[in-house]
Amino acid sequence: MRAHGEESRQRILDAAAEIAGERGYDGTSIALVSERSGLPASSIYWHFQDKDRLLAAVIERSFARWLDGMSAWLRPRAEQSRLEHLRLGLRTTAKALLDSPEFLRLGLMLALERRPAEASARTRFLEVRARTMERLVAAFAAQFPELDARGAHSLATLTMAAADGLFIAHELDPGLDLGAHFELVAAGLLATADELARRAPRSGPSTRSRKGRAE
Amino acid sequence: MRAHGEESRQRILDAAAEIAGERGYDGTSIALVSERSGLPASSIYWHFQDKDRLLAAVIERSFARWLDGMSAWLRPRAEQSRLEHLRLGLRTTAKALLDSPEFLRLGLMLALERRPAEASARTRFLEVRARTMERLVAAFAAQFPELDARGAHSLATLTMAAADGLFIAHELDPGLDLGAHFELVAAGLLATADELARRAPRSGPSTRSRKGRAE
DNA sequence: TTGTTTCTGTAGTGATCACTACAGTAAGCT
DNA sequence: AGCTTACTGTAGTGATCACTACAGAAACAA
Repeated sequence: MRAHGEESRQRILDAAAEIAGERGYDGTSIALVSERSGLPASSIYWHFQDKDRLLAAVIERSFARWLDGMSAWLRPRAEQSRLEHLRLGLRTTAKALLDSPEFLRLGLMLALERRPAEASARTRFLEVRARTMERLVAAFAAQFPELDARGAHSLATLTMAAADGLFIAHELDPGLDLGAHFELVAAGLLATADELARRAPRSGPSTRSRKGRAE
Repeated sequence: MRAHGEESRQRILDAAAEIAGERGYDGTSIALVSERSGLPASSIYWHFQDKDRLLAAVIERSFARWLDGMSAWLRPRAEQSRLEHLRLGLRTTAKALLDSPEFLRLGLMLALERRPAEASARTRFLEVRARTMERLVAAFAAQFPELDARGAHSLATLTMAAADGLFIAHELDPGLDLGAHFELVAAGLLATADELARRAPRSGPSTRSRKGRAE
């Protein structure tokens, strides 16, 4: 039996993603991946150079799927109100997190680790996360023109933190209504945007005050 | 040299906390703990039954220290306004997280794992987390009497999610101003509390409407 | 002095780790 | 048919894993 190439690769990635999502980087052993994928270790090493790059590939694929789930939001429609757009984005995020939780679960586990020799899987996650952050900042800057760059960045940081935090809460208590809580976050973020605008209004640089480190 | 008992125990815990915070559960090897603490493996096993309970003890001690850092908030003063109390709580949390980050870092790493055989260290973290959550719900219920039980719970969930999320953000970017962002969270939470109160007002049970599962 | 308790140091145990050497097999190409 | 490419299967490698057996050393008690 030949030409199982791509199929085998996917089965290895499936098994690795499943195990890494359960047990983290160190907990993912080649023997386990081999057992759960039904393929010998030699096949794994034929497809991937080493364990590190196998996990980097897992991150890569999970992120692609996650991005796919987010695509609904990435083309904003002009007729939406600011709140509607924000709520849609958070709802989409919630759904994407529910559909493919391995991405963020593994990613956060990698992110929290600080081993001396950086794993390339971790680096890869940090890269895609940074790219997502950039998009988010841009989206906020477009939707809230009254905010300065720092404000947009703060808002994006809070949004991401809320997503991470609620994801964890949902992992620990799967009964948590993720959608409802993301909805609440939307309300909170809008209020926070107001607060930020009040502090450092863009129109009228004269009003820039308190701890407003110019930049 | 004898009677190094307690001191040795602490040194082992120090080393284990440091390593576990860097590398997670599986990444923490007895050999490494032995090396970094300067004590042989036999001493570690004299003080702790096995690796699992060593890490449970690490969680225990880190939590105690963290709680210690939070003690400033746990006795609320009557004369504070609601916003002041909330901001103080979040500020205290930020400080506690900066002072002893190993607790939450290791805790979150353990929490995200879902190995078949539950580690007692993880279980211990989930316990103290649940207890903290209860306190938080009680605090919100007291400070926001207009909220029902579900509302207080939601608010506590959002607060914890924000703390977790901002902690992660700060781990990934130590330059992040944790205090300022917790400040923003306070504003957002107040607005969210208003939103929750508007949805399910307590005074006047007749107004209880939309998805208001009574309880 | 003799014992007892408390810890440490040495030297292992078998299991599992990531990874590899290499022969074997199936398909496509010519 | 013969050659090449693309995998798979077997059987290992040395290193490291959690953990232990056990003797010895340092303090206290009698």
